[in-house]
Parts: sequence; structure tokens; C-alpha cells
Amino acid sequence: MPELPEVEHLRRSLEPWIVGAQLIDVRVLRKSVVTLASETGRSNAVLRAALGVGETIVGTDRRGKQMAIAFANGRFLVIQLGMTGSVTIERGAPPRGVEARHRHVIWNSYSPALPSEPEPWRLVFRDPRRFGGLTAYHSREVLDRVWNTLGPDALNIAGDELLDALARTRRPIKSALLDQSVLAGVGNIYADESLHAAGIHPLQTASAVPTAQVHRLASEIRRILGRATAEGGSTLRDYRDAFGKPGNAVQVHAAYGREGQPCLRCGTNLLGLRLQGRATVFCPRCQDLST
DNA sequence: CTGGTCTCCTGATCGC
DNA sequence: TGCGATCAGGAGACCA
Repeated sequence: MPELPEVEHLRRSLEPWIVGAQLIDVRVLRKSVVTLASETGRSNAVLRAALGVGETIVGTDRRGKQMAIAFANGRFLVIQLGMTGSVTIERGAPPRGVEARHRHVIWNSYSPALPSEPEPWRLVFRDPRRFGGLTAYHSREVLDRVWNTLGPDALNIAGDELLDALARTRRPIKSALLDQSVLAGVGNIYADESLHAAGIHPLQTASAVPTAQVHRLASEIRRILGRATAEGGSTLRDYRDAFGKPGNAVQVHAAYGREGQPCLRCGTNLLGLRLQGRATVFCPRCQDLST
């Protein structure tokens, strides 16, 4: 479920805590969630080094739905939340019951720069469905090689950039928006939301959308993602920030999940279809195929 | 190049 | 109360 807003909100909530922190140790409860992009072996020593044991965290970054942690030795760890992933900071006793399940990687850490936190704490990667994972990179250069295969970041997408990206493909525009190599960060929810807000039919050929509407779409994507980020993600069910706090439930979706309900703009009942296996909701009146 | 389908995986929900 | 079917969808593999 996490799309760009959830990932960016997570990054912002983690950053003040983890930058400057030292990773003392790591427990890998499920090795398969860790991918080593630059290494040859998978010994415990290699794994621990890739996960930053002994290192200080010096920064965070994000491209689309991928978040990166930068280590002092120049290595990077990319976190992908997939559908159900979370990264939380834990202090005190570990959780019991269902919350204790699906915890795949747990770092022990402490913050020499935070005098208010003299005790070690834990950084926990949890992901019940395991569509997410961690990928370790040896250098910024290797990370950039991968990130450069992604399209421009959706949070600040410029109208001209979007126009460029969409002009290259004749797929339905929603398919193009979901393709991370075209535009990085938009998933199923915000694809429907931004197309509805911009009045574009999801099946409209990407390259055939008029210039003015592409600019409108870019502006709606920025507005909707920006607002959702500030509100802490849309929070359908699984998203939690660094402290286990759900996003504000105030976010109202105008299209997503509202098939059969009246369009908030014109009152026409919203229609549903499946595109690439994804539930798609749109207003047959506001989102006209012919425009 | 393109869409369609399948796969990975668990948990929530629904009908019976 | 239980149980099986269905759905949720990010991302990549594979096929037509």
C-alpha cells in the first residue's frame, strides 16, 4: 500500500532519529529479504557489513517509492516497503503477539548525538507479505545506476517532464503512470486520484493526452502527493510511521475505493474496471475518453 | 512495444 | 463458529 507519500513521510519521521546514529549490531531473522547488489558472497560477515553494522548513518534519500540510508563508509541501504512493509524505532520491551511476527531485520543502535536518548534502541524492518525488502549498494554510483532507470520523482514532477515521459508511450495513461520507469512514486491509489482530479480517462492513450491536460495532471499529482505526504500518508490499513503511528485517517479519496458511489464533483456514479489486474475507478462524465 | 496473466506472500473480509 | 473463496496490489517474469 505504501506509495510515495508514505515513504516520504517515513523518511522524514526517521531522519532526525537515525542520522548520526551508530549501528551496533543486527539480527537478520529472514535472510531472503536482503539483496546484496554489489557483493559476491552471502556470509554473515558480508551481510552484516552490507547492513551497516559498525557504521554511522549519515543521511537519507528517496526516489519514488524507494528510500535509502547512507552510511559513513559510502555504502547505501535501500528500503522498499512493498505492500505491507514498515520501519520503526523501538525502545523498551519488544512487542508481543501478532506485532512480533514478520520482523525480518532488527538493528541495535544508539544515538551519541541525542543526549535525551542515552539508551540503545532498535530499528526494525517488518513486512508480513514480504513484497518489500532491503537492497545493499556498495556506493552512490551503483545506487544511481539503478535509480537512473526510474522516471522523474512524482512529488515534484514538472509539467514538461511529464509531457516528455508520456509522449514516449501509447499505453493507457494509467499504465504509464504506474510504470516506475516512466514516473517514480505513483501507485494504484494516487494514479486513480490524480487522473480523476485532472479529468483524464484511465484508458486514454498516454501520448494522446493534450498538452494542457498533462500540465494539469502534473499539477494535480504534485498537489495530491504533497498533501498526502504532509498528512502522513493515506493509511488504508498497513502504513505506520517510524514510531508506529498510523497516518491521519482524514484523507478522503475521491475515486479510489468508491466504485458505484457518486462522483464528488458531478454526482455521476463512478465506474470500475480492471487494468493490469488493478482495480480502477473513474467518473464516466468527468473523465471523458474523447478529450 | 504492448497487454495480459501469473507469481511472490499474509491477512482481512465475506458468504454460507 | 468455522472455513473456503476472494481480494488487496508493488514489481518482476513470462507469454502471446
